Amino acid sequence: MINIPKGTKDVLPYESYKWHYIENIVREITQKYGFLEIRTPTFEHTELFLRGVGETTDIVNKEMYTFIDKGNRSITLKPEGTAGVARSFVENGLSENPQPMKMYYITPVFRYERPQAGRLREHHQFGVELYGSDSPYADVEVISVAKNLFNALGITELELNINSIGCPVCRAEYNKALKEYLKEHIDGMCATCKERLDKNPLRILDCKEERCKAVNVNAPRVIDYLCDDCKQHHESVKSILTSLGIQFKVNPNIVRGLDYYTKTVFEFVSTSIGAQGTVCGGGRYNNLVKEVGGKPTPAVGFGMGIERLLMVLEALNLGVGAPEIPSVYIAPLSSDQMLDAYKLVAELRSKNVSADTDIMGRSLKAQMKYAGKRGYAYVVVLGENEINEGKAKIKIMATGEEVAVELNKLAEEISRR
RNA sequence: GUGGGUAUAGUUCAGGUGGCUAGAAUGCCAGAUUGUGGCUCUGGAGGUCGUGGGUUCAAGUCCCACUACUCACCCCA
Repeated sequence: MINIPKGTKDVLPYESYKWHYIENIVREITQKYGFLEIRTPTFEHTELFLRGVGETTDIVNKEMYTFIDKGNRSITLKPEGTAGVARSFVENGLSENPQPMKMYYITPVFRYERPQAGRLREHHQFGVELYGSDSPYADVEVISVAKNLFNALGITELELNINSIGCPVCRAEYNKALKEYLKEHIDGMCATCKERLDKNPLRILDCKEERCKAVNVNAPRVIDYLCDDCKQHHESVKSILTSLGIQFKVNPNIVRGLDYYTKTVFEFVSTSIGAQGTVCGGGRYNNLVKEVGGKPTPAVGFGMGIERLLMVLEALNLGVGAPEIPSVYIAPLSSDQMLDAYKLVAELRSKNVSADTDIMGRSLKAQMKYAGKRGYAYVVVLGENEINEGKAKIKIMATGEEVAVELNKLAEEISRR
């Protein structure tokens, strides 16, 4: 037997409705906010992610699905959603559309990692991108989409953490201070942190090792080194959120693992789905568009893991919609009525009534069992008498009661109920 | 890349100290005097016991290796 590749998942026929439930709510909310869907390819030139995501990041260093295609091009399956959107924005001159550009996507993303609870090699992200505004209101707009989505799904337990990692100017200043501090304490820290000291000291703050945590407690914090512009931006974001009643916690240790972030970074975290609790992560990335070859354009956005979102819904026992079942089942009494039943079903379908019939050649009893198990709301038995008289009975499965109906009015009768 | 746990029907699991054709529940299919589901009853299909070695008269059961799954680290959605 050939089995499924490691870290991937099938969405099976009896659970796909849960995905539809989430996707429908996503489209409802983005529509309300005026975001338009953008669809970019599943793979891009590797170069895009090297430039966009950053060469020192773990994602680029060890987690990308990269291969050489038959034309000798280096191709990579997208490890996140933002870089492709930035590429498309530049390539299609979207900066010449009315600004801001508000876009969203739902896409598979691929990372070569060891799978565990809440972590797959292929997972799906819903993401939002807002291009063209450097205002703190844009940050809030984006956070608000996520917040609203959670509300619509009935999720209230997620904690919003926010931080600011500054712009290149103040970050350089801060990096210097941080490095100096860390150099004095590096001997007591773990091996990976020692390596990170030169390449990306910011990441050290995120280390989970006890001895490193101990050092980090007293480390200089980015927030204290923000330049006036970044500081003001951060303060504004916080005060607007507060005014809107969106609760948050400032967490000086959140440092996103992608290099393109500037100023605001945030995440929504769950405590009920295991170690991988980040359901939504995002922030501002004012340098990304320039980095991939466009003119400098401020941008904010987030990515949200749909599988993790489903895990939260399940853990909290929240509704996830219902299986989609046709409403009426036409049961031919014997194989003599199969064609008539099939014609009737065709007519119902053409009149926008979802209908089904026997294609197994089964006994009436077996058909009734099947209809009961699948959950059809109505069953109509079609025998010789019904066909000759043009009349039948609609059996209401939930109660067992039967109501008479003329066959040529069946569609109207079903849609009326 | 590093650690821990687990591997027996489609699914969830039983199978002390090795011993006759490997079980249950559930699901699936069929039937219970031939025009009606959900309850009940009967029957049926379905397993190279993860794979490969080894010990033994005999291995699902003991030993070794491999693989897969899983949780955690790392990192992230």
